Amino acid sequence: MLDIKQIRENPDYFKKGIAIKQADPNLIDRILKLDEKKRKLITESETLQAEKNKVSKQIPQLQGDEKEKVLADMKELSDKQKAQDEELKKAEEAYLDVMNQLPNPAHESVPEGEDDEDNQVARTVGEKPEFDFEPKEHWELGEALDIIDLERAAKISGSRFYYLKNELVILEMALMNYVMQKLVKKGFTPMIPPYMVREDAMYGTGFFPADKNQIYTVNPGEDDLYLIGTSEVPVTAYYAGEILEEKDLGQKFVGYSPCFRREAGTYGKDMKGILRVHQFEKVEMVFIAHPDKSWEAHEEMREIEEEVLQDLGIPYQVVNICGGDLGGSAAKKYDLEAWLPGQGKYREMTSTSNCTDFQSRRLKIRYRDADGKIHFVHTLNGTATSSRPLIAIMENYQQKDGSIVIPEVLRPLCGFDKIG
RNA sequence: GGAGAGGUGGCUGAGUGGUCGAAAGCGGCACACUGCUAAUGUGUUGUUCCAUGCAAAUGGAACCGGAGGUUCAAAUCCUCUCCUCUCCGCCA
Repeated sequence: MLDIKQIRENPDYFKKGIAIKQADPNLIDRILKLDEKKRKLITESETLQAEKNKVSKQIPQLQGDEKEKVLADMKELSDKQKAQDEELKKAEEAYLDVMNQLPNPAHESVPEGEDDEDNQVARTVGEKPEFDFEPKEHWELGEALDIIDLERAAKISGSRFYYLKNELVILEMALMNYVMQKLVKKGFTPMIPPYMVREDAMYGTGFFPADKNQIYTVNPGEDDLYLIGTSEVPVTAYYAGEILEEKDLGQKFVGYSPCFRREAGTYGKDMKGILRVHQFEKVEMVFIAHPDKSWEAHEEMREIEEEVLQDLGIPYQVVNICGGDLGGSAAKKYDLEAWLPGQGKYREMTSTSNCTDFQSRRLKIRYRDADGKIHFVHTLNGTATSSRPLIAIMENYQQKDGSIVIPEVLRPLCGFDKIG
């Protein structure tokens, strides 16, 4: 949700900002027109209401014919207002419909571009491992070591599901635990949030209506809950509808949850292995930031993500996501892509977005400043780790004999230093 | 799953159709006073939207969980819905 007042004052800024996101800049003109119409109708309706309220106050004192006459007049006014309010309601719906289509304008440092082809590699960190053998892809390693079973998962649940087995289960838990501990030491508040949420939370974080087809619905028509695709949703929505004190800003949360994604429309893409799946685990960071500090907070979050990959000894590159690949909520996003020797490509492991006040407007998360004025907070989110880095570990730490060495930092938590 | 009770301002809690944005208390803020770090007194204290204004501000509308409805008029009546609590049942 954008601020209509700011759009009124500075339409060109918004046109430019959403154009970078590949959205139609004419939407700005349309919203301004709808806004004007809506305001005109509001004024008319409220003038009528004010008149009614005035007369209403006198009614208890009136009697007899005089009262009858006034009541009849009022009835007429009410009918007139009802007709007018119909129109107002329609205008409001049309307004909201366009408003919901407007994405958060991109930050000026976001590269222009249409899709992931145009993303910019900011820098590359770490040495790619050298092998004196042909490195395998993670599913080959996983099946051979009996730590991933895709066939039986397909039998039980369909494609894009998996069984993790044996040491890989322990390794995943160790990874999650390692990262969680690290963030708690950095002052994050750990959370295990609800894995199912209401529509409001999905709308508020910007997943609805834009990405509705990516979300699983639980018992439609009965429970109408939605399985979270990321704990960003329940953790960011934590303070929905609340007004915080300025001193409460700067809070850092780290949520742990499984994530559920339909992956509709991705048939044929990454069909093998566990890179793109319907269900995975994730440790997610969420910042509730002061508007003046969200950009430095965004860099901080990126640094933490880098630190995690560095701890694990995984070579990666930092990617500045271009406008067209940004999604509705984010004003800017970095992806961290790990080098996967088996695939011979960098692939997305983690990601961090500054959503500025786009989500907080929808969720109504505000704060009161020293002067008692109320403002919207900024929200940011970022992956601390997920199941994906397991793939990077497997492929980067594979040995000639098909075994996998465990990154040093995870050994104490695993209780073994090698798989196979 | 069955049976009840309830959702009111930052909090506690009154209020069953018009003078209720809403008593009272607590808290917060401001001022006053007191030789002490707190007590007392007085005042003040919500949010959203619209209009005018550079602004301070002024005027108007809305908000008593949410959405509809009845009515000239709704915190108060009706319907639906969400949430919380208690008891029973079931259960990791």
